[in-house]
Amino acid sequence: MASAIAIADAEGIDAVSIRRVAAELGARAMSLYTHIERKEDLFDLMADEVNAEILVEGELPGDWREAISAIVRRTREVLRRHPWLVDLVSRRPQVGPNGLRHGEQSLAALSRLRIEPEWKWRIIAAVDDYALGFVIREGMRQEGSRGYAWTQAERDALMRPYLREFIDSGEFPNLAPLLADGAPDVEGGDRADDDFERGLRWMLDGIARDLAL
Amino acid sequence: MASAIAIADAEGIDAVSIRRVAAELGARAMSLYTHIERKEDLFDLMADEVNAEILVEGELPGDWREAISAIVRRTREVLRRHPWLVDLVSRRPQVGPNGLRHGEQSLAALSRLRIEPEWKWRIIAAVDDYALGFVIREGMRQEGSRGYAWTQAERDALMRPYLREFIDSGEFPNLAPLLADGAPDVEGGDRADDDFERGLRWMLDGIARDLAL
DNA sequence: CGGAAAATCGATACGCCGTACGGAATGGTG
DNA sequence: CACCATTCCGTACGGCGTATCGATTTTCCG
Repeated sequence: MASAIAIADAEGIDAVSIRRVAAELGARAMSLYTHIERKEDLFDLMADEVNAEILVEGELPGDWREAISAIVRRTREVLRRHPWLVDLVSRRPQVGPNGLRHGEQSLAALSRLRIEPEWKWRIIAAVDDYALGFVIREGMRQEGSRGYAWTQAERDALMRPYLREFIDSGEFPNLAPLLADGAPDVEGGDRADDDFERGLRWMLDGIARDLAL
Repeated sequence: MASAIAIADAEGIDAVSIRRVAAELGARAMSLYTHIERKEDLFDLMADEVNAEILVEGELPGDWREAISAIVRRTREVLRRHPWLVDLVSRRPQVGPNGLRHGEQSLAALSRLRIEPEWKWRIIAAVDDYALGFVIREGMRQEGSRGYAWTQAERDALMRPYLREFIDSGEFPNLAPLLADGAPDVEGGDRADDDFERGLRWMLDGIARDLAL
């Protein structure tokens, strides 16, 4: 199903249609249904294949914070490489083999900690929540709507007069200064890295303090 | 466009089609294109209408942590009431009037803090990232795939033999104990409340420590 | 190797979808 | 009343997921 992934990488998940994938393979549409039962199954296969990329190779760092940071950074990288994955991740739990392996690896990152397994899971959930939210909002920022390929400048030009109206209305005393010089929504690439690391550190700090780790 | 929202609430965002909404209104499909230009515009209108519900009425708590907690809790409530909103939120920035008002209110929650506006925005972004991720994973847990209405028990029954196979494989020493007694993915309703509050507290603690607030 | 059984393929068709287009109706303004 | 802009409506095009079914290929066993 590499063809399906290639299509999604290039044109987004909506471009992945049964007919399209079949054409890419030189087959007819209905032939795909010998391998899958519903289109959703195709998506599941795609997701699990890419979930394999999330697995961190080699030894995990011994320090638990470094270990889950490594995993979560890798998750972000993969989600940037395959932005359509967030559409699938947000639709259903990832319980394919590689999804489970990812869960296992996340737990392994905390294996040294002497706390109950439930708590390990809660830590992972909180960090994953943050990371998922960040990556979603990051992706949405950099491409606007997936599929509509406006450049940053074009969208900026369209948006500015619209935003100006609101700024001038005086209804947004706190927001206006931030909107004035380039929307804060659109920050450069390395800024995003800093933001990601900072939020992650905040979350981990809060966890460490609370659980005295 | 209340009809469109009603459809989405009841059957998910995919059930919202131009023809369907038109029928609900006793009109023909093409008549809708008098008011909107593309289907996306309809989604934008729906999103902004619901974004209004996110706004916290009355005075915000004076304490900044309480204030943004109140906003974020309300966000979660609304996203539970209108689960389809996450599909729209994750596709494009919310810059409608009510989306902006929400941003303004979030900043207002931090107005007492004597830090630079950029830092306020970073705090809000981190908290929103966490909240968005949590709500997405929460919604995905409780309904599986939106549209496919399996009961919890049915999905459980289907899943168990599949998971058992992996548990017995021995490849998942850390994960297996958690999967054994009811997947940790599926926690009850009040548990979810606790989880949400705990993660939020962790994030806010980390922020407060780092910025000495 | 021969033939039965199972898996795969192919074409066609149904009912959806978003929306381009062009004509008909409508309502407000001179 | 005539004019014109806005709104409405029917039709049509190309694309979608997939049910059905006959034809073909592949696999397996005696």
